[in-house]
Amino acid sequence: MLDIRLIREKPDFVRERLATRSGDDAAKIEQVLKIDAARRKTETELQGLQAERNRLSKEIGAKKSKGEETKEIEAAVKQIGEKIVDLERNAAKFDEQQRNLLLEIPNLPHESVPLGKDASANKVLREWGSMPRIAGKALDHVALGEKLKIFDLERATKLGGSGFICFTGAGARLERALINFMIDIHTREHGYAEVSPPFLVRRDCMIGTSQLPKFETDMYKIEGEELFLAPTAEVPVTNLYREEILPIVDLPKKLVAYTPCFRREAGSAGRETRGIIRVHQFDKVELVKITTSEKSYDELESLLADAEKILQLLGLHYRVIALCTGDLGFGSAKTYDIEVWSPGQNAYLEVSSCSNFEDYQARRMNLRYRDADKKNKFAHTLNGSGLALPRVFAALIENCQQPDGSVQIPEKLQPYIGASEIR
RNA sequence: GGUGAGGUGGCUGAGUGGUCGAAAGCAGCGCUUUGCUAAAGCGCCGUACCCCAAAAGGGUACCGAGGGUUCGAAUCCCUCCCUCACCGCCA
Repeated sequence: MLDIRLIREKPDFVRERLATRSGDDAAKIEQVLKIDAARRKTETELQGLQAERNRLSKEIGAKKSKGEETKEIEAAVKQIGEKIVDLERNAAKFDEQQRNLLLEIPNLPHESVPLGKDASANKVLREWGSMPRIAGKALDHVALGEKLKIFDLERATKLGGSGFICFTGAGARLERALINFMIDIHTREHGYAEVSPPFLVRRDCMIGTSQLPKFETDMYKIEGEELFLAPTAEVPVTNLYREEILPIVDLPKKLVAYTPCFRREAGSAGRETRGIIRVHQFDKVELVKITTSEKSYDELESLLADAEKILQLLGLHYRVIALCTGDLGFGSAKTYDIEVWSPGQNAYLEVSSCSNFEDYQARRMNLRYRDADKKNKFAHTLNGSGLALPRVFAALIENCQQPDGSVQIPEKLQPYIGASEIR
């Protein structure tokens, strides 16, 4: 959520920044300003009357204690009270309108984000490693999976319908190995603290990290419970500190969590849906940081590096993309994607998205820290996938396939599997 | 699922209709005294919002949330949320 004061004081700047995104959110600024003005006018008037009522009520108390007559004043206060009720209703209405509108306005892109309307303007920042040489025609992960019986897409549909995976045998083991490997690296070498949060969260949490109110149809909801299945660990993990004021010495907070992620993927039928690339439930290891405004962009770089490290250790060729303004997620001020090479698709495949939300989420969550001057400030929140499992799985088996159809396990992963290959 | 207790400032905790934004203690900050440490004394010490060009200052709201009663609610009533304890059931 943007700061209403920023909008009030620098409306042109806010409009200009919003206009660099796709969509016409700049138009909403006018509306917010109008409501804000009306709200403040109403509040001022209301507070004047409340002050009057407080004064008179005290007088009544004083007179009563002296045994004096108070009927007249009481009647006057009653009248004021009626006006107050009206104004309170108006003030509350404006307040709600303002909040709802603010919740629908996306974050401002950071100045370092490349300008552009859509993904075609994204910038490739760097590449790591090189494309693997695969003898013969590279099989894609679906073909490999069938051949090695490491997942079973057909039977999985008996359980949840299309869009669900069932890993089997060595595949299930490989998936679990990847989770453990990632968490171990992030906790032992990158200094993250592991958490294992609930996967179901309340509406407030979904609002806090910007999934709601705009994207309700993308989420799974438990009927009659006001609980949602988390679409990413970002939701439970970031919301852990909702409504708190953290001492600055605790920052940056670095958290890593493994969770399954649940996404309806409504409207994505036919898009990149082959195999295990886009599914309704998938496992992910997520990195979350809570930090200060001064350090958040440095922290974003190191979070990205932490996520990249996993692919480096697995020896997988990848590239880092800086998303342009038009391709940024709703709450993000800046986002890097990591895309790993998929020989089977002959294309790069997104496995991680690392974002700085600045104070956008913190305002929604009322998450603050107390700085050295004892001022409470909104924290900056960051998160990134440290990595999405099915896609890493798919890329890994494609990159490591051998001429005889087996898959060579990267050395670092072998201890987690207890084997050097899957065949 | 049952029964009971309870949610007040950074913490502990008093407060059952009026001068209570809230006693007291602890922690914190400043000053004084003191050879150091320690101790003592005095003062300050919540958040958000509104008015004001700004500062100074003033005002309003907030005692889990929402609603009600009342001239006036931390205090009375209703609903909800949450926490804790014990019992039952259970992975």
